[in-house]
Amino acid sequence: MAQKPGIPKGTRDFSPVEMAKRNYLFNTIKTSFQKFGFAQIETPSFENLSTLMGKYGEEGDRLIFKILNSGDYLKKADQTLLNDKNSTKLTSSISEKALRYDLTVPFARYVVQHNNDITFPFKRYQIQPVWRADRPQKGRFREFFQCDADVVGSKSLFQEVEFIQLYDEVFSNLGLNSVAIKINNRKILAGVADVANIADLLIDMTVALDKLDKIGEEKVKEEMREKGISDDAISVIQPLFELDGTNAEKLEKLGVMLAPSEVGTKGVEELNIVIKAVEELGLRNADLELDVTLARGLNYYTGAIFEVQARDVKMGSIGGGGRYDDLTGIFGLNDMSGVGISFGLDRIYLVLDELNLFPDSKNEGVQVMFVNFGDAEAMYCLKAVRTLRENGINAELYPDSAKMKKQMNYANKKGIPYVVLVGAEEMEANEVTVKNMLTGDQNKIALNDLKSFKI
RNA sequence: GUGGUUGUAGCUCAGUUGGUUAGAGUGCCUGAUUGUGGUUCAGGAGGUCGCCGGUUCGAGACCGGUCUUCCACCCCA
Repeated sequence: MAQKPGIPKGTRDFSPVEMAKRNYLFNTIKTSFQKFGFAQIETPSFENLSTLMGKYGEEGDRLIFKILNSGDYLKKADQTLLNDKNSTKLTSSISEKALRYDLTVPFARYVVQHNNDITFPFKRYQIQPVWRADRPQKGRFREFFQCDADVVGSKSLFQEVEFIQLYDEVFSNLGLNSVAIKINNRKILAGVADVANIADLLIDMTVALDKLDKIGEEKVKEEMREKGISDDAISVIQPLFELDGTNAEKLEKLGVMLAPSEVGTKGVEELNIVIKAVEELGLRNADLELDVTLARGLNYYTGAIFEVQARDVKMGSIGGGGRYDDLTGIFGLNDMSGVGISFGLDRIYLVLDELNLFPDSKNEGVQVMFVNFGDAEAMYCLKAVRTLRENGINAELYPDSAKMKKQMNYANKKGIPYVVLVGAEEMEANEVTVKNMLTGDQNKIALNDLKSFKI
């Protein structure tokens, strides 16, 4: 019995129409990456499990797709762990490879491994699929593409400024004019924890704080209390809930609040430099918003944190990034600061689709189709097809001498704008009949004139 | 990983308290029209009702499991 075909949960096939749109997206982003001086690299789709584990937190470890060892993996497994049925501990015993979870950690691995061949600061971009064993939702897949641009080997805050401009450039070029680039700094969050005397609860505090616009002030405080943050500490944090005004005004208030904290003050300084520079240089469309509740992002961020949100569309973030001072440190290369951003290609696709922002892709498909009346006519047509192709026009001959209606229907469905008809009459006169499928008009053109035929 | 939701023709969806042979629109194929598509008309094909099991004289409908879809958590692009 034939088995019903299907693909795993959270994965997708891409049709020709979808690929045309996806390629448009890829190309727009690539063009901007190159314009900003980034060079492309690729890394394997799977890495050593040890390279990935422990880099994304406990939750991340769980979401990594592990690859079973080849051969009789159970025989080689640790018998004690096997008997205990402890999946977490057993994993390293039966799996030593895993699909990549993002592009940043493989990049860090790449930098350390090719350290001697790289000229720093190293600016690379990478567009490849990543995999997460997550439960799918809208705009959330188990296989999806990330488009990353990162710089390593420079601590300059001008890099942050450039990345904000890069975001603005890409989204403007895509016609997505209503985006918010949210920015925060890990040092500010550390400073807040510092002045509230809860440095050990920094992560719990930021996770709760991050939910502010979703669940509201009271519920955030509730969660903080549950995590063991005292009411005293919460009252110190209180000003964060009331932070409003322009970016500059927010920074001023933060400066006062965090004055007792060295790291907090540094965070305010850094944000000040970046925001001022961006404001002086100006952005085409995007808005830069200081958002102190922005806490997400991976465990390895140490400075700036970015997140991009599309307004007018209900969708998770369409981009994110930040600075990580010590990412290569875990692979043995210290003092190598990096900063980077990521574009969520699949989500941007959904947003553009919803807002109808994809341009018509007329010139990608076949522009001229030749109707096939038989072998003799077909040979005559193939010569004309070659002439048109040399002329830079996408042309094809219908392969079979099927019924006229079928051939015309094919051209119509594929949205081919011109159909050429060649029968005995045209062959005799060294002509072709060109029909405009939109208007229905048709006229005869000399074979020789196809060299200069214009769509 | 937790809780909920969805699945009927290629697609979008009807289908009454469980009752004979499961419908519509659209798309597809054929013809009207043997060198003219998109409009019109006539005809035709297409379904293990997601899958497995159970209850029942009888299940598309009820129950359990499983897969899938979407949603809320968690987390994230």
